[in-house]
Amino acid sequence: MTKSPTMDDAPYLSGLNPAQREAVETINDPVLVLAGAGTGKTRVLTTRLAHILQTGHAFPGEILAVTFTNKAAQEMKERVSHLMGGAPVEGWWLGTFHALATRMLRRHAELVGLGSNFTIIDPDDQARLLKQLMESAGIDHKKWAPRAMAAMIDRFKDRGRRPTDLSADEGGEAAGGKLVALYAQYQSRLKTLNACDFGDLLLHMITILRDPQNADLLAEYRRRFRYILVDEYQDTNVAQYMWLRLLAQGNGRNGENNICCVGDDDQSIYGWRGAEVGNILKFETDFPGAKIIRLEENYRSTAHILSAANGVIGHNADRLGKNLFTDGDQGEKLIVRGLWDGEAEARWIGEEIEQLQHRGWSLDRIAVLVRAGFQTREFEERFIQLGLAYKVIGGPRFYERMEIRDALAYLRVTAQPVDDLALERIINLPRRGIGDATVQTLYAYARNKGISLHSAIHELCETDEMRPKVRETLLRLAGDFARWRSLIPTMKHTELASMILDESGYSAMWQASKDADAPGRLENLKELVAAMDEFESLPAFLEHIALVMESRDDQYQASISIMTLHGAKGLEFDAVFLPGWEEGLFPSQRSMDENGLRGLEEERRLAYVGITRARQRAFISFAANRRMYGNWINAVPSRFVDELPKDHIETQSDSGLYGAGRSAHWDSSGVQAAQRRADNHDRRTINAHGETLSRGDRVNHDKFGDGTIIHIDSHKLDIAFDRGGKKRVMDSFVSKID
DNA sequence: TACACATTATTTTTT
DNA sequence: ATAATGTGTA
Repeated sequence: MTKSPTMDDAPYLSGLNPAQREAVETINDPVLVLAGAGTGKTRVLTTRLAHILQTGHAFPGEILAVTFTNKAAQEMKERVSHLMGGAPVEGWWLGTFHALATRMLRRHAELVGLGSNFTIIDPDDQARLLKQLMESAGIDHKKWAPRAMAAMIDRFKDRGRRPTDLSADEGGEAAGGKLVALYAQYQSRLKTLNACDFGDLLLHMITILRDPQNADLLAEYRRRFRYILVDEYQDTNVAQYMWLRLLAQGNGRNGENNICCVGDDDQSIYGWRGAEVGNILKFETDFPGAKIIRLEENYRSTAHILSAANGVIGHNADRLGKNLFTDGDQGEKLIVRGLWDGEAEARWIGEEIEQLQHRGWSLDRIAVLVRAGFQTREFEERFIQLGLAYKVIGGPRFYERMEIRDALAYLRVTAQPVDDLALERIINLPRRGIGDATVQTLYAYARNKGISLHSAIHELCETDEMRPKVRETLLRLAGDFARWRSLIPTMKHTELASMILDESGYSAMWQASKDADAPGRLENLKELVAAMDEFESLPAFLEHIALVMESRDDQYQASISIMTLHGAKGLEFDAVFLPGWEEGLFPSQRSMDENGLRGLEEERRLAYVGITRARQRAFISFAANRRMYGNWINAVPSRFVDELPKDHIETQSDSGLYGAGRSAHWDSSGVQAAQRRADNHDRRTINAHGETLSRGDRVNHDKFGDGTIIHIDSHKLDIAFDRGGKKRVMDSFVSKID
């Protein structure tokens, strides 16, 4: 029999290795793909989708594809379209757990007592709401930080547990032993506000789909989604698992469970957020007859990098175990270097990057991956000095800026009058004479009657409860919002937004401000309005920003990426710098304190993720001294440094800083030598006018007048000015007095 | 009510 | 060290 021009020859299948091919072609029944770092996971995922569509097993509308981040969803969309010949694939449900759950929940919100136009509140609102509730319940919010309470409630939600599923003592000591009660109040308050937090999006959907009364609904979804695909399965939490499980029971045409989960237990790094590695470890039990396919051939990294990564992760006990291998080159050994302090570390990394650059490497190929966000600062400062272009990924985001959040609050109240949290934010912004006292009165009334702030304003303004002036202001504000709201159907939403910002006086507030960053904020407000243009309506825009907290990054320039290890998951670079490998920082003390061995193993997986991001070069460094909370601490090299297999690393040390591990201790004379060098380094600087400046020199500054240099820190000078005290200035702004 | 000053925690990681 | 909070005074 001659082969028909079928799938065997389909171009998209060529070039897959046997394991990959099996993962693509096994489309019915549960499949777990254990995909090690760099083994072509995304390729398998997208090819599998294309395969299901091309072979006519399903229409796009019958596919549910879940990703962990919005970026991954976007990438999958593009790549599948590409495989399908370039035409965009329409009609499938592709997105993050939260985005997909939101989409479902909007259809059935009334089943959990919400309106389909519910608001999605962010962690900031969440904490403020909890703080209010704690105040009225007499819980000390200084002892029990609202944010910490929010985190505990989130953990309940991650496990699919509602207040009614908990016994009162399950909150432990938290919130004075009242955590579960607080959780219950919080949920009821959210319902009044017609709002959900992130966790609710899934939790409510589980509640709905589990309810026997909605059995037909569940059956409909099962019929609808014939194929379910899940990326980053190792990072799913119990609630997400339950949602998937509900949808995947007998969803196939012949009643089979068609779910394909892709993940890597060695890259599970979100345990602190409720992710359950257990989900991936017990997949076989949960989905009987599941096929497990391992992808172990790595196409990304050199053999040295791979061996180093394997060596580190090999110290973890709790893993399914994989054996990554490569056909590729040995490449160069990893560089491991100890330095005097964080600044020296940043200096060294800057030099290495410049060298790579001289060898023709584009900065795009290079990343600095840190453990925690605050570590980025040192590198930013250094890169600015060197004139190296960089971008901090995942740093403070556009939609988190104060002025943007204020503006959004106006838009939210306009779209949704019962959005108390938004209203509270701007009720006296710009200042209109409604102070804390008034807000408290309103809240007390609202809570007592179980109504929204918005309704409370209307009711209280009927009475003489408030002073005439306040009453007038409140009524005018409420009137403004009513008017803006009435314009939603007819006016273009971008125009409406500008109008609201103008008429509310919010723009004027910044125009009048003498604050140095006021012009920047006005710029951002304009950008916000411009960004709205891409959306159909005000609600569509508000939903987008609730779920996608990032703004599109325009302005492409080759630049170094600086980001956290978590942010780097799923990415790869030719050269990767991994600074700050010190005990307490990485592995993080907190992680070990709170979760013991489990925490440590998660940290180690983070190290594994970091190393495996590198294609060609990896540079690991640690400092002997680091500034923490404003004072200096002596740092010990991370245990992970010791765990790097010696054959695959090249240990470099500043003279005097011996060894790459605790086994080879810092020798004290060397430390002193380094101290002397550091002192020398910081003893003088040459400013832009070519003057050599030393400690003790008398200098003049245009703005601050005359003073004496008391400390030199690279090009930054600490100067005691004769008038105005101690200031830190750049050396180019002073001149020497002879 | 608003601002100046003092005190305090904060540094994981994010949909 | 810094930012965000809370306290006291105008």
